[in-house]
Amino acid sequence: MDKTNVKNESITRQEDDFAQWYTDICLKAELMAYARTKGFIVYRPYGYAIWEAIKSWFDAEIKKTGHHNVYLPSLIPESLLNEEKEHVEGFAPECAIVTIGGSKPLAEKLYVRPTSETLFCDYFKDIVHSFRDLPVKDNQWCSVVRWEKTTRPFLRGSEFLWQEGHTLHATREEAEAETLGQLRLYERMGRELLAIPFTSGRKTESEKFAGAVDTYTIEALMKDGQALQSGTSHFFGQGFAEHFGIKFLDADNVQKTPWQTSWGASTRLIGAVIMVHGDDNGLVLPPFIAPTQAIIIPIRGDKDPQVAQAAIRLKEELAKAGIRVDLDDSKKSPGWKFSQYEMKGVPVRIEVGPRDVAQGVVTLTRRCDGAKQVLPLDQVAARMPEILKDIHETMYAKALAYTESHTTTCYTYDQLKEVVTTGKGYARVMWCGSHECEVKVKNDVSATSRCMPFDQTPFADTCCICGQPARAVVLFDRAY
RNA sequence: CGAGGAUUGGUGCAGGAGGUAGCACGCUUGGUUUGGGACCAAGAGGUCGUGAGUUCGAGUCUCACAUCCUCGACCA
Repeated sequence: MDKTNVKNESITRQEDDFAQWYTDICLKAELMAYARTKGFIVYRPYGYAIWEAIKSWFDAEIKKTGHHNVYLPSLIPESLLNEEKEHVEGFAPECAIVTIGGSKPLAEKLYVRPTSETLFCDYFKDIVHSFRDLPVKDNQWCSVVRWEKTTRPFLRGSEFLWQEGHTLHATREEAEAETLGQLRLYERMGRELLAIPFTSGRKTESEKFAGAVDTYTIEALMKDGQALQSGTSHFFGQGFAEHFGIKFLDADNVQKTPWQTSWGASTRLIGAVIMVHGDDNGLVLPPFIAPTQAIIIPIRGDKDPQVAQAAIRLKEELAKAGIRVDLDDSKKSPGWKFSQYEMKGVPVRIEVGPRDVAQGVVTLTRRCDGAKQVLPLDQVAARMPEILKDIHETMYAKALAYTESHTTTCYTYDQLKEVVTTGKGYARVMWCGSHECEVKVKNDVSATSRCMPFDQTPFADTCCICGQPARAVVLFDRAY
């Protein structure tokens, strides 16, 4: 069929307008809906289920390493937020503030949390007294509010869901290990769950979190060549702890200030999944976060009892094998269903028709590459885990190849500008370390330093922007 | 916050010389279909983003506001 005749169901092509394609996917794959309050969205069941899958995986992992979940208030008294100057300057401009309680003006303004460092510090100072109280390894699943001027579903919202880990340690070494350990966990989440090869490294001074000593990041490369900061892990040193008066008596009977970290990842990861894997037919979900991993579509099921029974039996077998499976026996035509589940990114489509049943087989089609295979009906459930794993690996390999082919080592400023303005991904350059050069790049081509990768092997002596002696390898790109 | 575009049944659009709203898709019911977005028939569903103004009369003209989209500046 000619898809131009079914305009309502089709989506903008990536090539024509990537931004519009993204918005189409969010709405038409039923991930979200716009809410009444500006900048806020409804996370619809299908979108929220993706978040739940991410949450389950991450939550289980952090518990393996001794972290505990807590919940702190959503409102922060103004005086508390003001205790750390650099921090408040970073966040206050984008805060929502409660000034009335009931019907009476409040004596002190309450800030809706944009992040919870100050709340955690205030809490920590009362519960940490001895080296025996350390480490503290807390995590909070919650939403935060930031009054963003421009919002886009999942990428930047006035409210978003996230986890924020907050830890305290007796030594600098231990805190630094925690910071990097959590960064590695985010990378592993990309590798094992999201099929996204994150590019990780340290943020430059100007891209750091307000109040942090060091900020580490995982960056993902979208299909339009732009980068998306997808998670961060911060080493705070003792700055916050000193401001908030968190102290402990160490084994040597000396009062000391603990070392602190925080790390977070948000529903922005859903945006990363959409833009790393999606195509012109819709969403393409990595199998381990897909709310539905396999969709069974019977052909002529209402006319052929054998087909109907085979479909139901297959669904039961797959469910028993732990596969998230759905059966669509609605009256829609098969063609409509094919398109619909492609739009929603379901990893595996299983067609069960009269021809299949007659031969005791079913036809499987992979969303990620359209590959088809015919399998004996009684082997599907047993082989599905391996099929899903293979799809995951295919998707990861494809995304990795894309990232690698969209990372260009540049030796001149003209090269850098060309790479970031033409959607070729990261420009890998030598840089002098000055803020002025970053500002220049931003003013000239709207690109920012994404990170200083861990591999700092120099490949030139001078800064590709100003020509001064180079001090670091850094990746520049336009970013969401 | 700056520039531009948009707002009419669930969705996408038309109406735009002021006279009381129309199409397609979707939805409901019945029937025929079913291996790439099926077809026929009968139905349900809107007072035109919000608030003012002009007018005998406003979807249509004026003004203000709101929201969404895109691009910039700011941030996960």
